[in-house]
Amino acid sequence: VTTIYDVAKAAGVTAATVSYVLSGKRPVSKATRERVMRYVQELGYRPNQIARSLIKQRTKTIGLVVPNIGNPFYAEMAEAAERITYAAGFRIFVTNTYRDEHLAQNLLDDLLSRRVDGIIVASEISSLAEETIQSLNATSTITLPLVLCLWEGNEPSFAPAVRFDFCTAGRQAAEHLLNLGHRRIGIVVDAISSDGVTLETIRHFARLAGFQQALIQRGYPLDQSLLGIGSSSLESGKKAAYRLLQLPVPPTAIFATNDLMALGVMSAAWELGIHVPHQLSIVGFDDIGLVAYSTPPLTTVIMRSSTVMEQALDLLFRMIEGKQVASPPILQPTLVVRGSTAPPDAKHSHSVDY
Amino acid sequence: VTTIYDVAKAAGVTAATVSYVLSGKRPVSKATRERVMRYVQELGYRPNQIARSLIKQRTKTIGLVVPNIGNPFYAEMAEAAERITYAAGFRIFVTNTYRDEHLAQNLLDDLLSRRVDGIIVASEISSLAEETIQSLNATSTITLPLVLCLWEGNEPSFAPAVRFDFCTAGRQAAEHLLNLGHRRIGIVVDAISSDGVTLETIRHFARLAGFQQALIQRGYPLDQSLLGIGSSSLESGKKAAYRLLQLPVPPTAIFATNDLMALGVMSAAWELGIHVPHQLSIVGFDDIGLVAYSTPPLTTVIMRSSTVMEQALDLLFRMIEGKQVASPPILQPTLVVRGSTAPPDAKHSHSVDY
DNA sequence: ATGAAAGCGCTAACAA
DNA sequence: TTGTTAGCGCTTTCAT
Repeated sequence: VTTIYDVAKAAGVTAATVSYVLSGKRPVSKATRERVMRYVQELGYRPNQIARSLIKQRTKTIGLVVPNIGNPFYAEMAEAAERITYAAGFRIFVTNTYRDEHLAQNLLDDLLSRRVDGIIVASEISSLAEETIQSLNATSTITLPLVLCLWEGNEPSFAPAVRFDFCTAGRQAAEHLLNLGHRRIGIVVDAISSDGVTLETIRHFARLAGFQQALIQRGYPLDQSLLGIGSSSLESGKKAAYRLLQLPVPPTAIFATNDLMALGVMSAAWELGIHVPHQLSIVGFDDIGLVAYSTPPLTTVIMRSSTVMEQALDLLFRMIEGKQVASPPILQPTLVVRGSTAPPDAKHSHSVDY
Repeated sequence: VTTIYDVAKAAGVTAATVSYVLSGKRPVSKATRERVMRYVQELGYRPNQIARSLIKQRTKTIGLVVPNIGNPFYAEMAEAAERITYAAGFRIFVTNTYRDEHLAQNLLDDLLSRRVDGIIVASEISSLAEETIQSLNATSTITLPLVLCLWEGNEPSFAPAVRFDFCTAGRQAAEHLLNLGHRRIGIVVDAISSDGVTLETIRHFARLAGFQQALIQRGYPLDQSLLGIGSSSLESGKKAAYRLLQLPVPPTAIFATNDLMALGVMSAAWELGIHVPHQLSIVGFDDIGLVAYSTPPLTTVIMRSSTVMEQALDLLFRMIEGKQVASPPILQPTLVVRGSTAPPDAKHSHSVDY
């Protein structure tokens, strides 16, 4: 492979001159510049970013840690990250934790070893423990720019975060359903395991909390048998819905805490011959691109991945420049009503009165 | 940040010794090893992969070039790539070309600059011209390991390829529909522009060719008005379907050359009140994870992203090791029949006789 | 079993 | 306007 020395020798100058021609960081005579450029072309010289990174202590690389890029929501985030940083010459390492704490730790270590300029962690709490993240900067004096996205816990103290008002989101979902007249409303929420359903194992607990608050406020507290547990996948949502829909008195509406699970619920309803939205209303969460095209189109709570990523990168770049940053205002949800929700149909509903 | 020298000094040895302790490439006395390891821990030393890459001429990084990771098929490929290479310590740069030749060129240049150990290009022909790719190795003596995936054109001469029998796939889709009794079958195919529909502008032309062959063979050649043009997106499939379904004599079945467009077709049918599969059968292509959960579940042609990626990486790693490789046998499609296809329903069909 | 030293390809003071 | 030189942090051959 051609190095800067090959070009320098060919052009009869030193490596420094070639470097300066390429960077423009000091004036070079037109003649030399043209001669150098000619050989750059001719020899097909491509600056070695690795060498450049070593000396500059900058890699123009950032790490993006997500649970699973197979989930379209995270794919959209990754896509946005790429697109937004492209102009600035950055490249992204996308890593999947598969919600495995140990794997996440290794991934993070590797990213540090590769000297990424910064890291964006988009992950629910418990899918990446606070300690894991804090350990990053434990021993180093200089802390690596790090921003958290969509953290479900309390405001983290160790890094700025792009927060989203999950609680209000859950509330909006519930209120929409309540306003339509639903009284028996189920939920499929993401949790670590479906057995011990303690509060700590629930990953989307803020969504659940908001949802429950709204129900309680209106006097229809969540029937515990209507609490379904999933793991963010389509299949898990479907499975949870199967149980709920086969209950003696099934719900007339279900809120799934992400769109993939909502799609799973829709699939279960379809298989069971339950009409959506007439016999069952479904509300999702995320608004991934495809759910506007499902049949029927999904009513869901919008959390724009591109907005989240824009803010995250904005914070990260500022940190990379050495500036002090604070978490921006918490992002608010917007409910988009599409075709998967409707008033409960007395004619079809299993639940006549209670 | 801690360097190898910091550790060496603390442990009272030289950098070389620390290096050997870490790599195990030469025996180190137990005492020194333990002392070194203690300081590695204590100082939180993380080897600088950049420096290591520079000297080793290996970055443990590979580039994956796809049209758009927003398409779940490519997201699945990226996920597979990550997962498969993780154990070997590789990290992936995923880049989106958005089917822009110029952008692709820049991306490829950047990957080369970053000295990736190899590149996998997953892209239809015309979304990345042969010349662009060939230019990669034009000037260098040593050629960068490169493998092509899902190339739609002729067997490429300049790089090994993981090929897929798109033609048979198109044929299978058509035959399935024909066997069900459909005679008026439409297709939504990906092309560069919907205006000048010449053969060269069709990106999924092998799928179209196989499809047409089957129709001709059975004596029902494709009615040109039933050829819809899309651009692989949901919206494009929907738009194309709208036209087809509002034709005076609409098709009773549509084959979309990717799942996203098929979902778009399904959405169009739903909006137009056309029942799937009774009034319209739909066949997709790819079998992305979600289409098994659409309502109804989509009949589609399986092209397993993980298999493609496994083969691609297998080739790539062999090339990285300096071995000579040949393209593996072409991958065969499998049609999976789900709920979106059924015999044409005379009762509901618009097309009674012709 | 360990150390010394060269060098991967580049950039950026410092000289001239 | 251009050249010289000293590293960035690591690995590895050659000594000891």
